[in-house]
Amino acid sequence: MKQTYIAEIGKHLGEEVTIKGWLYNKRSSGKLGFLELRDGSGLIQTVVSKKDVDEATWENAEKITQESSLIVTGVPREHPKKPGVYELDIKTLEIVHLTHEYPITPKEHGVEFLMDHRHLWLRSRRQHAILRVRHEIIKAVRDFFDSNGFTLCDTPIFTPAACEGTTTLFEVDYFDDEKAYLSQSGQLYNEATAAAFGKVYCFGPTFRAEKSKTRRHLTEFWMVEPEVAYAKLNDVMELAENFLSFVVGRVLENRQEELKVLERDVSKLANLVPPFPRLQYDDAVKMLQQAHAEGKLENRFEWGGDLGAPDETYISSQFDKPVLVHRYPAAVKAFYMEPDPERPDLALCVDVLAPEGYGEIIGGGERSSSLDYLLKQLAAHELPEEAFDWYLDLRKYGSVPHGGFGMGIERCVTWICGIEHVRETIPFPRMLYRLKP
RNA sequence: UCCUCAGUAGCUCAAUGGCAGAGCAUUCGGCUGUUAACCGAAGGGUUGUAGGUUCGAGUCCUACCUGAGGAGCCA
Repeated sequence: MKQTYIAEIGKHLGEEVTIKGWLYNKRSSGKLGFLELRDGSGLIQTVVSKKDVDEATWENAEKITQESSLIVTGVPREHPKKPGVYELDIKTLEIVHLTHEYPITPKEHGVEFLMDHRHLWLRSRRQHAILRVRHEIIKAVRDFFDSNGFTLCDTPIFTPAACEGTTTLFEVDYFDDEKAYLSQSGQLYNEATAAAFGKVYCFGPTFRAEKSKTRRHLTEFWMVEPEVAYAKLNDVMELAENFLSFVVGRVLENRQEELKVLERDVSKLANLVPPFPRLQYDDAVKMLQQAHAEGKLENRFEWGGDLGAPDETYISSQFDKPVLVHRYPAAVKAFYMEPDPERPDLALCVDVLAPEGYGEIIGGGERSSSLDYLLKQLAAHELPEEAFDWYLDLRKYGSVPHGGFGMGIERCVTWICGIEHVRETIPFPRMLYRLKP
């Protein structure tokens, strides 16, 4: 018989349908059993009554265990006590595979145990909800750029050298004696494709070999990076605002159910319409120093440094929308950042800090279009000029102002879902000291 | 790399230096509207590893291993 998905069950009330899935949980009461089924599209409670089914079905219902796979036929209807909730009366129940001692029980588990069983943990309601929100976000990201004149131009994962030279790279053997590095950003290549296509984005996995061990870090994560020819810093900031607003709006539109499972306070995501608050680095420093004076921050922040995690948390907690912090000291930013013509010690860059203390989810800015300046910067950062010859070509042949940003998908999912840790926002997280499963 | 915390049954956790226990899961029994269902019973242990203190160590000390949270760095 044709399979009906639980998500579509409301269209089949009163008809006999077949559900193919797994047993999520079971409660029984003598001659009456309540089997909670999942099929990937959703969850539904089914009811099996001894007097209404054949002997084989009743025996199967009695012996079936958590996460056994099964096929049931029955008739869906509304729950007697919960309007709008569906339930299904079982007619037949066939066990496809009987599970023994499923490790993840309906009680609490620790992080280590769950991470070791990530391949099974994905079946639980909460993980299901998070990954569906992730899917919605990724779809929204693509739809946003695709419908705004951007061309997808994915950038290589094997790269010959560091994009920025600051962070640690994963090194792999290429052929013969050559070394390759896993990409930590597609940005430099984006600048080349932007000069060919005008508005481009790349979206793929990114690798950082930093020994970071916090709730915000993965060694392998997904990053979307738009790049726009002729864009100035202000254009980049407007793009980031419109982009984030669109993505959050999509999730609110299509994933209310999942946000409810996650107990997300959706009022904090509502009305995230541009413009977002903007804060120049100089003013951010004043805000942090004031907070320190009032005893709200432990360390006094000095002008010149990059914002630390507690600093970002404080700043973002002062606003109910994402906040754009721009014009950091050039010294703490990447070599390719365009200096502010009015204050050459500042870079025309922007970081977007998500609200509620989630911290940096976007980093970007305007790239330098000057060959002379970039040559000086490469020397100052002790980067090998020959590795960047093709990049410097972009400044020799029709150089234009341009800019863009990168957004870490998992950090964005963490924020929108309102959860604690990035490890739950990707099916199989790769972290410091964790490569399995 | 540094700082802090934690390792006891398959899982989550108790146990004043003095008999190693509970809930969930598993097996068996009961229950016709359950919602992490409930009630009764059974099986289940080299207390992370190695050493030390003590009449006696899950508990105290030392080292190591593993994990978690955080810092730095970053999206």
